Amino acid sequence: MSDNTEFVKKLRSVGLRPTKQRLKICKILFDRKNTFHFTISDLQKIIKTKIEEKVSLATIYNTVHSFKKKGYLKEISINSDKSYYDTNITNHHHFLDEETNELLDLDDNDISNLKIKKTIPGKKIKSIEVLVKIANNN
Amino acid sequence: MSDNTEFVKKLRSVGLRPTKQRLKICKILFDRKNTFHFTISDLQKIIKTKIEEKVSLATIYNTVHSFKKKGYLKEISINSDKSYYDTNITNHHHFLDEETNELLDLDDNDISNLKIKKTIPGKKIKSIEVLVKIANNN
DNA sequence: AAGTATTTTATAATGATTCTAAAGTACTGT
DNA sequence: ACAGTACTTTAGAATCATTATAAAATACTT
Ligand SMILES: [Mn+2]
Ligand SMILES: [Mn+2]
Ligand SMILES: [Zn+2]
Ligand SMILES: [Zn+2]
Repeated sequence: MSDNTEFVKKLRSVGLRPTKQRLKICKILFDRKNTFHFTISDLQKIIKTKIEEKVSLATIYNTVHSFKKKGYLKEISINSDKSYYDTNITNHHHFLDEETNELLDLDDNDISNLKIKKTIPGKKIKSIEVLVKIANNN
Repeated sequence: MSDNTEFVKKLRSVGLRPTKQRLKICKILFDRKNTFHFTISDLQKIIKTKIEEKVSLATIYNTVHSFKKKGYLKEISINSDKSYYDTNITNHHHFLDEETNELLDLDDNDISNLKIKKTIPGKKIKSIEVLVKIANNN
């Protein structure tokens, strides 16, 4: 309840009502130090496990979509099976562990300075992101 | 029929029978100068339009999967809605046009030399790929 | 507290992909 | 060429993630 005010403000600032479902999800997603990469079913499992009450699957989808639309979440495409979301909404790079399918953020200075030398007339660059796939040695 | 021998050989070399459906799809996918990026429904439309006979959807899926498994196609994740495939099976970079959703290959020398400075114990790098999103000016 | 707008929910619908099992085709040995 | 076997194609059903629907519940305003 103490922390909630922060999320209530966050939600209000973009015109979303602070319902108990949205606050619950806020706490799961944003009350942490590190970036959180998740799928809808990851989130559903966490809610089912770590939280007392239930939230319908439709609401999980709706809420994640609202957060994405408002810019609180970013969608990541690493797999066409299901959507991945990221609480780090900046443009950034990733390690993708092929064994576990887990994502890990890379800092800009984990990667050498990146320059795109090719241009397309009439088009401009919106983002540049690197995906580094990793797997167990040998 | 003249060119077919090439595809017949290609298929035989990995233990696939050269059926008329597979040869048809080979011609669409591999009888071209530039990289081809496509979805199953793209391919289906081309078969329906440019080719006389029909190929069932199941066979299109089966064939694309066989080709992927044999290393003749590469799957690209740019969108979780559907799978994209690429006839360029090397590790390479892409422009993604956000307006048209089209992919364009980037040559290694279209991009400054890329170095990953971070390492994960017990893990090694399998691939490094850059996705550059582009959109219309202004 | 009443009225209105928004949200949640269960459930149905959709769309991509995979599965099934029967009919068709390709290959092998003769 | 023929018969036998293995592989492939196919239509249709099944699955699974996601989206749509519309009624019940909740939040907000006055
Ligand atoms: Mn996949
Ligand atoms: Mn998408
Ligand atoms: Zn991230
Ligand atoms: Zn490509």
